[in-house]
Amino acid sequence: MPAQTIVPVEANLINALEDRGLRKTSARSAVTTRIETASGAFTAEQLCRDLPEVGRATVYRTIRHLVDAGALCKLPMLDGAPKYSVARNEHHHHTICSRCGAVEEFRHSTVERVMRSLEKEIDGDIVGHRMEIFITCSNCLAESNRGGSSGR
Amino acid sequence: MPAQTIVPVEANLINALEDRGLRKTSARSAVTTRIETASGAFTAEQLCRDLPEVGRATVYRTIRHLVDAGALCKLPMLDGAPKYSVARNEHHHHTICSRCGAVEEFRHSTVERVMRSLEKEIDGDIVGHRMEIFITCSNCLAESNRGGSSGR
DNA sequence: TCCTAATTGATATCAAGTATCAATAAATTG
DNA sequence: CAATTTATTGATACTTGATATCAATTAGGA
Ligand SMILES: [Zn+2]
Ligand SMILES: [Zn+2]
Ligand SMILES: [Zn+2]
Ligand SMILES: [Zn+2]
Repeated sequence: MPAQTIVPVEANLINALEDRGLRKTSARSAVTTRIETASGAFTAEQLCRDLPEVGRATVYRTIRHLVDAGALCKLPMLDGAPKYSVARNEHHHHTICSRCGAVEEFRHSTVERVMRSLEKEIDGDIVGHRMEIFITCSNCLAESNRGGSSGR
Repeated sequence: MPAQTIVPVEANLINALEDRGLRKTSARSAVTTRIETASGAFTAEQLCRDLPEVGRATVYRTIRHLVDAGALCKLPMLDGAPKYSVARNEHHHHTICSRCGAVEEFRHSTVERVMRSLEKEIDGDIVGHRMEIFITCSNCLAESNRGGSSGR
């Protein structure tokens, strides 16, 4: 067997697009494999920089399609451009590291149970919810313990 | 007694600025009283339109000061400009009507308790959280029950 | 292969928000 | 109160993030 090939963790983003009746093109494949290969959340501009061979408009359009398909989460940030993160589970929330920006998905049944219990107390019909937990991730904690004074 | 005067519900936004060592100016008073008088959440651009006598830069600066002072909440929206809402309680969350955009503040002790319990399960240190519940508010429900087919 | 509709991407444009900086207005001092 | 000092203002230019346009290209089916 030859040297092992790097296999993307998820090879379904392009499928998510095809499932919506969109054509499989080289530009779209470039965008989706880049998202799948690179780790973690990203901004649209980062993706454009990483893929200079794909036009900005196409990058933005592809991101929009993926969000519409539910394959990407759009995370509006308190300031700056929104981040996008691959959606691995149907319904979930996110942890965001305030130090380095790392985004992780999480699910917790208690949270969902509490949400359902809120229906009685809230005026109107609940149609959805969103939640983010801001953390200092373990990487960043380790970093500062090693005497790193700078935030990066 | 003459015809009753309209009294703003909260007259403390300008104080929040003065407490931070900022001067009380007519431009800032115009901004804060407009926020206090008008009801509900708003965008920076809306405020600019409502106060043509105040420069855009000043409107944006004043909003930023108020957010820094904790007197306004900044709510990043999934798309479009963020909304701002007067902060009545120290820590709280928001309900947002997906139909009309109305924003309400809410607090629920169970939610906070669950948050604390999550500390054990999440990798890293929790430094904060944010949560929004998307609703169809009772106004909008009533509206559609009265046979209003249009969303507005 | 040929045809047609979808896609692309350079460019222009838009929208939200910030930086600049001379003119103005608050507070402070005498 | 007048003079002085310092913060504030706002017109303007600019930045950033994102979308609209549209001729040229490409995917996918007949
Ligand atoms: Zn981190
Ligand atoms: Zn949930
Ligand atoms: Zn409503
Ligand atoms: Zn909370």
